Formats: sequence, structure tokens, C-alpha cells
Amino acid sequence: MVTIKDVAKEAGVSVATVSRVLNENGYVGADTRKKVMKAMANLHYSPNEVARSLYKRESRLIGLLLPDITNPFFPQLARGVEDEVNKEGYRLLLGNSDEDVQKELDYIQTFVQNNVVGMVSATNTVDHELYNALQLPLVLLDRTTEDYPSVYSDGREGGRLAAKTILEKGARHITLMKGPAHVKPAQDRYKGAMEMLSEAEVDFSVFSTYSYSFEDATSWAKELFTKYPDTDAVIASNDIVGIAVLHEALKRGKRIPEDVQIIGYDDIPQCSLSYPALSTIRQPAYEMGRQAAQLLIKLIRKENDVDKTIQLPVQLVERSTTRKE
Amino acid sequence: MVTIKDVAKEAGVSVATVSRVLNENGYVGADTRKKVMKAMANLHYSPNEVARSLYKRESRLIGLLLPDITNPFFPQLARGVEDEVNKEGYRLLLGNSDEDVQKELDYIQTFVQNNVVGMVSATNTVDHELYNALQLPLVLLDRTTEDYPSVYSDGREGGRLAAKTILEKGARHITLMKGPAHVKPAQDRYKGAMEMLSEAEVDFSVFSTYSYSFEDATSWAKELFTKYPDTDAVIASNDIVGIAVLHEALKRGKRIPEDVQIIGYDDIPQCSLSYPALSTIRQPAYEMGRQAAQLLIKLIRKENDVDKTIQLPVQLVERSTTRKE
DNA sequence: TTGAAAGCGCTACCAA
DNA sequence: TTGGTAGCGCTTTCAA
Repeated sequence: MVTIKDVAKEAGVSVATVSRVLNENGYVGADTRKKVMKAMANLHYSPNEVARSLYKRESRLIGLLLPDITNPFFPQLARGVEDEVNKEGYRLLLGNSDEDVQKELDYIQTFVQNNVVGMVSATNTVDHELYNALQLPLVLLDRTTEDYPSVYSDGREGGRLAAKTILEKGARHITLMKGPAHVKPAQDRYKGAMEMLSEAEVDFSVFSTYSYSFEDATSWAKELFTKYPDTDAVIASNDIVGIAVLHEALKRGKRIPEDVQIIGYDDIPQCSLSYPALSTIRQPAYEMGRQAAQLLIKLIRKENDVDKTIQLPVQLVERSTTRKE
Repeated sequence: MVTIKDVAKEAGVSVATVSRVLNENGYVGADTRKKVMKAMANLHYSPNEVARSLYKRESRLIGLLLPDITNPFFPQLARGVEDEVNKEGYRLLLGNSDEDVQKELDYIQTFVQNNVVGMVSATNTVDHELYNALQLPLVLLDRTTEDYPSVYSDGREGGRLAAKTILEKGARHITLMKGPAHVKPAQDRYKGAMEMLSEAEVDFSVFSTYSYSFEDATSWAKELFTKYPDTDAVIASNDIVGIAVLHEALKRGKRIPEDVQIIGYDDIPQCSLSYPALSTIRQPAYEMGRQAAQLLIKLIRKENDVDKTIQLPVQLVERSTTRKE
């Protein structure tokens, strides 16, 4: 490993001088700079971030905590924060919590042990005591809360929009799927849809689900049609479940969207790959990730007048599982 | 921040002693140990990994380099390595390279700057000069090569299996999709299928694709049926493309699997969510990730007699896009 | 069985 | 404009 000392020797100057040209601060003569630069190039010198981090008490690392990258909504989110964070020279320490508080704790500990400068968390279990104790800039992603800076999309509006769409397209027997209780954004959209449905004059049923896993999605779908066989429209709790419902309907010989309309939520990439392509409410996941990163970086830099709550708009994407009016 | 010094003071011992109980090495008296433990608990002490890393010249971090986590095959892989690595107390520094050599370089630099103990790379652009210069334990994932430790699945066999399956089920006009040229595993499976097809007495066409993106998949599918309208079986380059082909076929009024059979590759989770559910060749992605992590850790520990090339078996998953014989 | 102290690579203060 | 050096928090020798 080539250190700052080696560079100093090669250039015939002191380590202090090398440090100065490295960090572009303090006075350093033009030709001294040149000598040092040359020495650095010769030796392929690259500063040791660990040593820097130790002294400055902060690294160029940012912690990203996710529930599970395996869930298709999160890779987009993650990519958004990564790309944005990279722009500013930061890198990501990644953790999947599986909604397990212990794992979350462990990761947070790792983050501080490694001097991360900030963290973004897309976890559902915001342990307030824990996060309050945290001395780090933190932004919550895909979560709405008063207590911490956060970026999220308008779940209530999304739910309303989903319901409104289904309503306008003449559904008579709507089944509203309620996502897992501990997933806050799922509850928001549920409430939004609920509001809209309650105001309208239609029959509807509520079908509760307790997970978002691929494996379970198919079972929920089966159960739904068994329980509510005359359903002619379902507002799914997310796209995965929506696609499962779609295929279950197809299996049962229903025509889509003539007999059953379906609207999903999220707009994960594979929506357009379902057949018929799933209509859905789009959350701008990649953009959410980017904005979360931007916000975090502003917080890290202690900028003034930063808006600590960013709500991104949600959008109807009409594809082929809703009627064309 | 509470440091080892604070603990030492609280316990009335020296920092050296605290360090000893922390690392469970060297002699330390039973009651001294107890005092120290208590002090650590009182102060909620958690050692600074950065300081440790600086002294030992290695962190508890492992670098993971991926092409793009947004591609549904990779989250599984990533999760596999994360889970395994966590078991041994390591954490992940994550990077997406987008198959861009410069980004890859930058990430690798970050990895060494942060004293990672090893890295796993699932990138296609193995720049040998670069990797050779690297002084780190490295394992290649989803890549077959003689030059570095690697874990991958048997692509050639997978290709053969896909072709064999299609052949046995009575296809007459097969279209074999060839994946992007720079993606080595895609070429392996292509070659395998090609071998099998060449030996058989059937007509077949080769259709070349240059990307794996969601957006492009649909275009490939359209183009395929325009170019080869009498195709009655397609061996897709991966599941995404397979699903796109499936839906394009459906759009064109073909019955699946009666008129057209389709076989994918990878077995990403959303396969079972397509309709009809996509038959495919399964790569054990999660397991591949785990094994890569295990191998890397063995390498890090300089264990002897470790098998540096791990080939995992591939497996036919018959669902509904291939005939039942 | 314990403590003092050097040193990991770097930054930043103070002096020259 | 430069260099010497203390010190970031930890581990590990060496001595006691």
C-alpha cells in the first residue's frame, strides 16, 4: 500500500504539503503542487479513506436500510439513492432488515461504527427511541411521518385515484384489498380508497392480506375469488398481488377487463409484462430514491431552508386491465 | 461518542485491558473482565470499526459489484451474499456498474480505499489487468472463468436442457434467442442450446438480441414473430424476454402452449406470476450468492483445499408454457 | 495479569 | 509557502 508518506518522499516534500494538495486547501506553491501531483501519479496513490474517516470522524459512506431488496419495488428506490449519492462522492452501505427490529438495530450499529455521514431508511418499523438517539442525519423513504425528514408519495391520493378510476369505469362489485397492517404506505392507500368508496353508492368488500410475498400473492388471489365470486373489480394492494389476481381471474375464465377490472399499485417494471398489461397507480420509485438522497445530502451539509418533507405525486397508468370507458 | 478510553476510565483499568476483553485475547483476570464488561454496558460502548480497520488494515466490509440491481435476477444473488456474509459478521458495500468499466473501476477503488477484506463481482467486464493488480480475495459470481475463483451455474447444460425440452415436446419451428454478446453466461446457454439443436433434425432460426432491458424485451418479441411468423417454440434468452414473447404471442392470438411453446431462463420470482406461468430453466440465484460469499470467506481466511470453482446445477421447471408431453 | 506506548494513514494546527 | 507534530480510536508489543 502506498501512503501519503511515500508520496511525500517521492516528491521531496512533507506529508503536510501532500495533504494540502490532496484536499485543495491551505497554501501550496504552483510548482510544489506539480511535483506532488506527479509523485501521486507515479505511485498510483489513492488516499486511505479509513484514515481520513478516523481523523475527521466521518466517512464518505451513507447507510441504506431496506426491508428487502428482493421485493421488486425496492431495487428502483435503491438505484435512485445510489445514483444520486454517487454524484456527490458518497457510497452505500447496504442492509436488508426483513422488517426485523433486531436486524435493523444491528445495521444501524454498523452504520455508526463505520462513521457513515447519514442514512436513509425505507423500513416500516421506525423505532422512535432508537432513531431519536441517533446522532445522524436521517431521511425516511417511502414513509410519511412528522418526526423525521422523509420523502414519500401521496398514498392517500393514490388510493383515492385507484378507487375513483374503478368507480368511473362502472364497477358494481368492488373488492378492496388491504395490505399488511404494519406497512404504513399500504394503509394510506387503503384509507384513500376507502374514503372514495364510502362516498360512492356501490357495493364493496374489503379483503385483508398480511404479506407482500410472491408465494402468498397467489393464495390471496385464489381466496379472494372464492370469498367474493361476483367481484367485478379489484383494487389490489400492490402490483405483485394485482398480477396474481389478474392471472387467477384468467384461470377462472373471466375476461379482463370486461368481467373483472384490476388496478395495481406501484408500477413496478414488470407491470407492462403482464398480460393483459396491468393498469396501476404509479409511484415514482427511482425519483423518490433520488430525492431522498438529495435531501439527505442537504441535511448533511446543514443547508438552510431545506424542505424536510417531500411528497411526490402519484399517477394513474392506464393499461389493459381497466376498461377504456 | 464513547471510546475505549472512556470505558477504561469507567472501569479503572487501562485501554489495553479493555481491548483485550473486547477481542477476547491475551490474559485478563476474571473480575477485571467483569468490571470492564459492566463499564461497556453502562456506557453503551460499541467499538469504532474505523479505528480498528486502520490499525489492522482490514475492515469487516466486503464489496459487492453488480451490473444492475434493477434487473430482477440480481436481487436474489445479492441477498444470498448478504445473508451469508452477515452470518460471519461482515457487511456489504454495494455498487452497480451498469457494465461501465469506469464505474467498475471507481467502485473497486472505493473498496480498497475502505479496506474491504474481499469482493464479489457479478460484472461481465472482467478487466484482467485490473483484477490481476488487485490484492484482494475476489470471487466472480455468475461468471465462469479459469483465472479467478468463481461460482456460476451450468449455462451450457441449461441451454442444452432448454433445447432438449422443447425438442421432446414436438416443436417443429424453433426460434432460439441469442442474448447480448458481452454477457458470458448468456452465450454459454446459447451455445448449449445450439449444440442440442444442431444434433437434432429440426428447423430452427437464431434471433439475436442486444440487451436485457424491460423496455427492449417487448420490441424483441414483436420483431421475432414478424421475422419468424411460423415459430412454434421459442427458447428465450432469459425470463424477462420469455415473458415478453409470451404476451406478444398471446396478442397475436396464438394459444400457449398449443401453438407456441416458450421456455425462459433464470426462474426469476415473477415467472410464476406470468399467465400462463412460464416454464424455465432455473438458476439457483440465492444459493449462488450464498456459495460465492462462503467461498470468499474461505479465501479470506486462507483455508486450504478450498474448491475455487463452484458450478451449481441448473434445473428444468415445467410450468404452463410447454406442453405436458 | 496488567499498563505504557508505538503506530496504523491521515488532517490540521502552529511555527518557521 | 512549507514542515513538524499531535491526535483521531484502536491493537499489540514489551516491560513490569
